[in-house]
Amino acid sequence: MRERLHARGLRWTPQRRALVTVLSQTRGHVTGAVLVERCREQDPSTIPSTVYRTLEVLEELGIVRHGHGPDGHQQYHVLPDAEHGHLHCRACGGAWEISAEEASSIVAALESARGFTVDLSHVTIVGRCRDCR
Amino acid sequence: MRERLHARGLRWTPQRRALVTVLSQTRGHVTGAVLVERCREQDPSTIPSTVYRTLEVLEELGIVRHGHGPDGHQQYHVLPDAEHGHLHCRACGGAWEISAEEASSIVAALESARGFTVDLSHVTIVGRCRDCR
DNA sequence: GATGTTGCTGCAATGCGTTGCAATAACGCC
DNA sequence: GGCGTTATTGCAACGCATTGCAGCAACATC
Repeated sequence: MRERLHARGLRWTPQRRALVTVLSQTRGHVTGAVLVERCREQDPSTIPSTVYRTLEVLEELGIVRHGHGPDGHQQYHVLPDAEHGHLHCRACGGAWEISAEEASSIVAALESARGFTVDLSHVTIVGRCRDCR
Repeated sequence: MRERLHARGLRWTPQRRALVTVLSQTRGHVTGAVLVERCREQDPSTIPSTVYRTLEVLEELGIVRHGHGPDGHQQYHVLPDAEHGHLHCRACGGAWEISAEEASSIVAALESARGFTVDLSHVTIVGRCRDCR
């Protein structure tokens, strides 16, 4: 991590170390607020803006990805995961992942029709699941 | 409008009338914040929470739909529009609509594979457009 | 180890949106 | 028109996230 930051002229600070530690103990999806809280557990003096700014930096480095949940709030997931989209039931609140394979039809369609490259990990599809219909 | 509300035991208030008026003068997409501001132009005493709560009611009635922009903020659009999804370029900020037809492949795939009904108007796909790649 | 550069942090303020609660006012009914 | 019921409003407080800015501290260099 330190090297990757330095390679870009960025710095390795205690606050960044704390967040990276938290992230390394994290699986799956987390909201920004949860990450802030977990950092606070480690160091109560943690400032939210610092966490969010660090997350931005880490996203540029490709360490994390963020999307938006059905409520529009930030959701981060840590790489390397297989890239995937998100499916969310409006009624029961259930959530599932959409594999790259499963999304390939629309990804390919947008690619060829519009030259548009989809950022799958930023996709959240909302609707109703089988049980809730 | 009044009748549709009454049919559900709901009430037709000046605040709701104001928002409906604003909506009737609106085309395409608007953020929640913009709607609040437009209501304020009509009536400076407008309260945000009232506007958002009214939007919820109108959404239940099927008058508006809301989704989230690439920044996670609310985006409303007024019916009857053809239902459509949204495409957003992360680099240039450009936005396009995805027709139901264009999205049919994934909608149908999720429908048959999982019994999941997609709410297309709530879909925002982020990525990079042809010009920004 | 001291020093200069400049990337980062802390903080305060702002913006969008939601929620709880007491007071208000639509509405149906007489 | 008056009255009771209860859906709505206004308000205040909160939660999540972002931004501007002055001071701090990582880092490279000597």
